[in-house]
Amino acid sequence: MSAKKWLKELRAQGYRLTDARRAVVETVAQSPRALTPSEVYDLARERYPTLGLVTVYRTLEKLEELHLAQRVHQDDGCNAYLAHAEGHQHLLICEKCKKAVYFEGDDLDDFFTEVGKKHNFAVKDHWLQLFGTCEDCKYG
Amino acid sequence: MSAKKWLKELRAQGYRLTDARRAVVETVAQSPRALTPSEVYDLARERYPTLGLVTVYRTLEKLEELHLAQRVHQDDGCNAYLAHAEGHQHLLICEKCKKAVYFEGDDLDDFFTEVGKKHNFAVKDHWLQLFGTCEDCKYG
DNA sequence: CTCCATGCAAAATATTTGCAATTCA
DNA sequence: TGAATTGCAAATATTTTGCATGGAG
Repeated sequence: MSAKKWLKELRAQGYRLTDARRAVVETVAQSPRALTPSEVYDLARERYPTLGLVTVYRTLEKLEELHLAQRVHQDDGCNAYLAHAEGHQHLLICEKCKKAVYFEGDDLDDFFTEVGKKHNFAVKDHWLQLFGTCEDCKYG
Repeated sequence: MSAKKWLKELRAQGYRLTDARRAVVETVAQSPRALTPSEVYDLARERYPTLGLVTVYRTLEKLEELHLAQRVHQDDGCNAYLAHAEGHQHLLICEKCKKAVYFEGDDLDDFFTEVGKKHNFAVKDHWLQLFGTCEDCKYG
């Protein structure tokens, strides 16, 4: 139930809990895949029909600020938001159903630092995503 | 001089060589960092002042199709184009001057396949970028 | 009751398309 | 010459901002 945790966190940061925010938060928290603002709008309106698209944008912005959600970049677009994982994790995304799964990659840090050294770069951050087909989409 | 190679490749694919295309191609081929359509427009107009922004969009689209250039996704935007490297390489980008450098990462493929197996994914592709500070930007 | 938050409308951006004029091969 | 290309203008699409109303605390 990360939705409740998110709402608590929003409250802790001094933000008010409104039906509009609850609808957006629950929609993103429960989705197995990254959603665009427009998709969040459509889904969240099933919970709260008078929701405005502007509020979706503003709420997603706050969720990103608080590191509860993160933007996911894919070939088909860079505006989708996904629930964030604990710690520094990386994404594995199904190209068919878009389902996203996190995985650990601690082992990689040393390698990245080493690559940086070779090119006289001080590596501070990295960005890694794997794409493939998940079990459910293997056939069909 | 990849600009000449690119122009030859465009010609080989049946596209005509025009001053507008030459200006765009040379601009992107010579840039040490990824450029947005709007940046390409500004820079390429120094070579060919009557160039239109639409032509920039259309030419970049073709360069991407032919795998001569690739889109680069960064936190501050996802519409920048960079000369593509030979084979499958990854990017190391300076957060200050945005300079981009390619590096090999063949060693990673097995690791990625392994990660996929753990989650019942058939990994087909990956996407990796490192961010840091380059030698020139280390101070200041 | 006091602000914060909302959602509409409008503005600002970014990208794509229709089309007549131009130009490469 | 004939078809591909260009660049303008206009159409779309996306995201942000101004503001009066409404609702959380």
